[in-house]
Amino acid sequence: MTSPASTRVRILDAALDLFGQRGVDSVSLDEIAREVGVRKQTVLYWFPSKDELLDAVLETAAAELVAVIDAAVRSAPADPLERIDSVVRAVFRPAVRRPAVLGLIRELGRLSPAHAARLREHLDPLIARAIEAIGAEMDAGRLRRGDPGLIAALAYATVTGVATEPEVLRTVGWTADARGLRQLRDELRAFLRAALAPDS
Amino acid sequence: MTSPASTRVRILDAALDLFGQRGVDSVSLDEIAREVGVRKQTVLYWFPSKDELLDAVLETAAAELVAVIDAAVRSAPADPLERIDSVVRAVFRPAVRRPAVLGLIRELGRLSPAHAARLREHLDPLIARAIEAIGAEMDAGRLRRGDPGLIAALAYATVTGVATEPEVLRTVGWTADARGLRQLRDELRAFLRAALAPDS
DNA sequence: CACAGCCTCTACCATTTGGTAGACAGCGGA
DNA sequence: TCCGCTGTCTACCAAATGGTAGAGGCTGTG
Repeated sequence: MTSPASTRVRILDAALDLFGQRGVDSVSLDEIAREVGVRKQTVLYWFPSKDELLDAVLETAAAELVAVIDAAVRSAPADPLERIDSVVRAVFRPAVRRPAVLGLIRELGRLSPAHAARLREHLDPLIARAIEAIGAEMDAGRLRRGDPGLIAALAYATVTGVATEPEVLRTVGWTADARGLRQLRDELRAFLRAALAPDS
Repeated sequence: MTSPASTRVRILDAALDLFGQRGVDSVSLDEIAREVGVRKQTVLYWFPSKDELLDAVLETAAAELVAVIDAAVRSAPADPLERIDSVVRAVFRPAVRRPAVLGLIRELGRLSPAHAARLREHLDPLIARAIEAIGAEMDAGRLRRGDPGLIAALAYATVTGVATEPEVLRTVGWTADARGLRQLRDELRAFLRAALAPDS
């Protein structure tokens, strides 16, 4: 029925969704197993502990995210504003397709140091490179001068903030569905444009 | 030693901090009690269940937040840009003083409908009024035309995003301390200015 | 057919969780 | 002095949690 590796993958998949939706600590192994249609002990066969399951989930999610963004960066246009634009679009794409990824991001702040390190391992180089690139464009006068780190922080905070799937945002008439995410993404792109376009 | 009501207040206080730091589900009543220096059953004496404790925590936190912001709005200057500026500063103030408030905001997305409603009860009117006011200023030509709801959503997302106390943001050289929050707040203010200043 | 390895299962276990029942200490008022 | 109220305590409990031990079924290969 199922190919040899697929149970493992299905567990990873279900765990990502559940961890993202409800928080790592609030999801039991039993629940993940039930979702997959298997016993808890099968989960523990594939991942010796909940901790290592989380580690694997973070690992694969981060790797996928980095791959998507890397690809976008490589194929992005040369003009710095266009470039930022297409990267922002790329960052939002996995989130639109898979809201649980946003949920996981929301968990960042309360992960154990070991798990946080696992994520940083993947994301740090990416962010560092982006900041460096923005800084270089500023030096070359193709972007308005500013603190690239702060601007990255703001953009990052925005993405993270969307992760709250907020009840509150409903008041704003905003919905955390694909359409809402796209709207917000476009708003962020406009903001970045306004902030970074060279004065000229 | 302790005045009659103070145990209750101390429990609320400790619960806010712990819920914010580590997530509602991950904090046990025992832990809260230990923090206060009291037995778990004393906590259950003051709040008949964990659910009602959470409710009370949200209630008081939201009420305080709204009070702070309301005061800021009332004493804010008339010029719309200045006005937004001083409200943004006000929103950040409780967060700077009490990081756990940010942690609680991060919990928003996974609160039960009942608890989320409790929060919306306080925050909705505030947000609705802000959006209405921004819309009015746009109509009057004192702010650049745009979707006030989306702009509010973006600003809100930023504040929420900061709540992640992110490991990742450290890469950016950013720190989630008071200084870092102030820097980010100022960056957000600049963004809002850039986005909303009338074309003239 | 037999065997070995892979995978999932049943059966437990200790710990922790939110919650209940009720004893008892202190204190102000009659 | 006694009473009743407030607030904290000790003593439990059922359910759920992460995790262990080991049996047994299914598969492809010799």
